[in-house]
Parts: sequence; structure tokens; C-alpha cells
Amino acid sequence: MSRAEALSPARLKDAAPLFAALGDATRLGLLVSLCSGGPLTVTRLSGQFDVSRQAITKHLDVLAEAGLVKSARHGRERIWTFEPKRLEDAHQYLERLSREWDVALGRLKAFVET
Amino acid sequence: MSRAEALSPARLKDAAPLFAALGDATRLGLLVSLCSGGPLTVTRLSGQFDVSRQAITKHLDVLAEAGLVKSARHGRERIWTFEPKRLEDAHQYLERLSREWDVALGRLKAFVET
DNA sequence: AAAAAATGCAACCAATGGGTTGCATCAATC
DNA sequence: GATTGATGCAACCCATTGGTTGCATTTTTT
Repeated sequence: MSRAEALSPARLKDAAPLFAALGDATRLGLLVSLCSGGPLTVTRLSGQFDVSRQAITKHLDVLAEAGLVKSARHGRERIWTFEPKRLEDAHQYLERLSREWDVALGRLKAFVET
Repeated sequence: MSRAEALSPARLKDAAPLFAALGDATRLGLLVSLCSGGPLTVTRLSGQFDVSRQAITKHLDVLAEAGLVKSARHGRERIWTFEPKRLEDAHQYLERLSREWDVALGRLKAFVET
């Protein structure tokens, strides 16, 4: 994500799918597992949830599409790893939103005190 | 949201719908409008987007359900306002995730250096 | 070479989501 | 009190999503 500026429509179009990917409890669980449990395979991951392996695969695909995880084949297995960059993006988007809010509050305060 | 601790399943169940509400470009646009443009009515808001008023109403309902906006009737109109608290929650969830990641990196580093 | 393990692919299903249109209701104004 | 404005409610539509099952493919391992 390029620098500062405000939340343009283009930004929102980038931010939306990112947050959408985070908007599912199972996917958040997968991120936590990959964060703290290190790189893992699908079968290993699906052991931790009560849905099928294929369901987990789909969730991982969604996360990969959003850039939150990546995978690499290694022999007969595929290893999934957490990708911190995009989480930083999400963080910045939220930061910008609350900054816009603060600026608006500042304007309001200045107006009232006039 | 209560204090520190890690990302328990209960937390994830709370976080998911919050991020899901943020996971739509129109809804993010609405939040930006309400942040910087101050409290507004549905009809006024829908003027800024190319979807129907009813579509905007639905989006606002989703945001309200997630606690990101609130509304109050005022005569014949309903005024919608941004609610910053829940945004802070989202921020903290992301913060915790990246903290878990940092901890894992720390462990890895310690292991390698042994 | 055969069996076992890990993944990939595809079809299918029910539910949800984002959108629409049409009409009813409620409040303000002339 | 009749008209205009702002919302509310409901039905409906199509695409997407989250889930399933069954089978094919590719590597190991014995």
C-alpha cells in the first residue's frame, strides 16, 4: 500500500476484500494457527476445526486471494504460511478511518469554540 | 472488549462479524462519509452512491448490528452517526494477531540461535 | 509394484447477501 | 386537510458462500 493520503474510493475497493477475508471465524482461526503454530499443511490444519478438509482448503484459498497467507508445494504436501504484510495494510486502513474521525471532531470543537 | 489475553475462539466469534461488516466497499464508503461528513440521513447518504436508498438502509443496518454506527429518529428523519468504539475493537484484534506473529518469530529466532 | 498419504478437482446443495421494485406509513408544511 | 418528504416494510431475484461427498492424481513408503 502506497503512502499517507486519505481513504479514496480506490483504497476502499482494495480494503473491502481484505476485511471480507477476515470476516469469518474459521478463517480467523486459521490465521491464529498459522501465526502461532507455524507453517502447516491443510490436513494438519483441518484437524483443529470441525469442518472437512475441503472446506479448509477453500478458506485458505480465500485468505491467499486476500494476500494474508501463501503456500508452497513441498513434495506431496503443500505448506501454508502466514503473510504479515497484508495485515499491516488492514491496520493502516483502520488507522486512517479513525484519523478522519479525529479530524472531524477537531473541526467540530473549533466551530463550537468560535 | 475486555482486556489483554490472546485470541480465544470466543474473541474470534466476536471479531468475525465486525470484520465482515467492514468487508464491503459501499459500507466502508458510508463509514467514511459519516466520519468526515458528520451525522447524515439515509436519503442524503444514498445521494453519494449509485445504489438505491433501500440498499443503503440495509448496509446501515449491517453496520449498526456490528456496532459501527448508531441512529436516532428526529422528527420524520433518522440521523445516522459513526460509532468509534467498535473500530477500536477491530484495531485491537489486528494488534493481537500481529503480536502473536511477533512472539512466534521471537521463538524461532531463539531456537535458531541455540 | 502395491498400498498409503496428501492433495486436487468437480458436482451439488442450502443459506446468505446485495440488489431491486412497489406500496404503506408517518411527519411537516402550505 | 391535502400534499410533499423521509422512512419503513415486504416480496422477489440472482450471485456468492460455506459446506458437503465422491473420485482422481501425485508422492511416499514398504
